[in-house]
Amino acid sequence: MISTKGRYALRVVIDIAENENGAPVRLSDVAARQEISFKYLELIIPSLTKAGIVSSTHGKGGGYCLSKSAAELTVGEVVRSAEGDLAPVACLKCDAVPCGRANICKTLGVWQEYYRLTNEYFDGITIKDVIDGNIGFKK
Amino acid sequence: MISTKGRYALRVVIDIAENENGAPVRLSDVAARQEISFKYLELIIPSLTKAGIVSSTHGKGGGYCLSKSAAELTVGEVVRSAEGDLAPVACLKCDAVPCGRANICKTLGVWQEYYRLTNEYFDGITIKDVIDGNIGFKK
DNA sequence: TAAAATCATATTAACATAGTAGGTTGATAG
DNA sequence: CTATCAACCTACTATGTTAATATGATTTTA
Repeated sequence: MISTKGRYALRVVIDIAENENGAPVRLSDVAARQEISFKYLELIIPSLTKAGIVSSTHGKGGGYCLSKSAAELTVGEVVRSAEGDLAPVACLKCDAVPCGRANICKTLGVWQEYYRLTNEYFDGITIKDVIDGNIGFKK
Repeated sequence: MISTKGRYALRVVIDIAENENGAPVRLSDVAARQEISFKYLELIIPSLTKAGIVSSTHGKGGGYCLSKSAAELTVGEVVRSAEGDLAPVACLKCDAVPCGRANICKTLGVWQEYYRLTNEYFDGITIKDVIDGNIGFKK
């Protein structure tokens, strides 16, 4: 399941996209608008900065801007940066211990294909799509 | 993420499908073949029985049988019976507290569509498909 | 130089996961 | 009828994760 980290990260990015007009967006404003604890967002946003999704400026008048345009940034990039990866099962996580039964496991393919489908889905949606409400339509 | 409960449930069902030849399959044998703690499987299997996926016979010579044929039983049914539901986010779980922001939440549609896609994927695979290795092909 | 903002670290309550353990009930074979 | 076998039920527990909260340090700019 996708935790609040990933869900909040997506809401933060959308909020920044909708509220930056050349000027950086203050995180305290995002927190107020999204009704999320400011202190908790401070703990989530570093993953977005490290992934190069947002850029920050310090000091008075500072805040966060998107590094890419909303049309170029995908939901997949945002959620993965917060969640690490979108692996549906423990054995597919990037830091998983290798499973001794992998070569005989009949179910592995089921999870791998679901993993592929998951990434494909989230990488196929841009932040602009979300803002415009263009979800669930075939391209 | 899908927990061991759902993953083990799927392996149990596949094991029963592969090893029943008219006669019921003992859970202790499933546990040995699958290298899963017998006691833990005893705790997982009631969800499969309650969902009508397997039927049990007591006493000597007893064990578990599939209620449907492997070709009629889907991965979705099995995994959902163990996991409750396959909701990707907390706000879509069947027992979730209603979210006050649902009507203004731009991200809700993203999760709803992913949820739909998830059920569609797992309901599109039968246990026979898994046994035969028919995963990831378009119908 | 003081204010505004990001960045860093530590702590914590609540909950979920992944098991373990022990006993009970029901069916069957000898 | 009784020993055995197998499913069934209930309780417990260690470990880890989640979702925060709290406090303070650092950086930059007006």
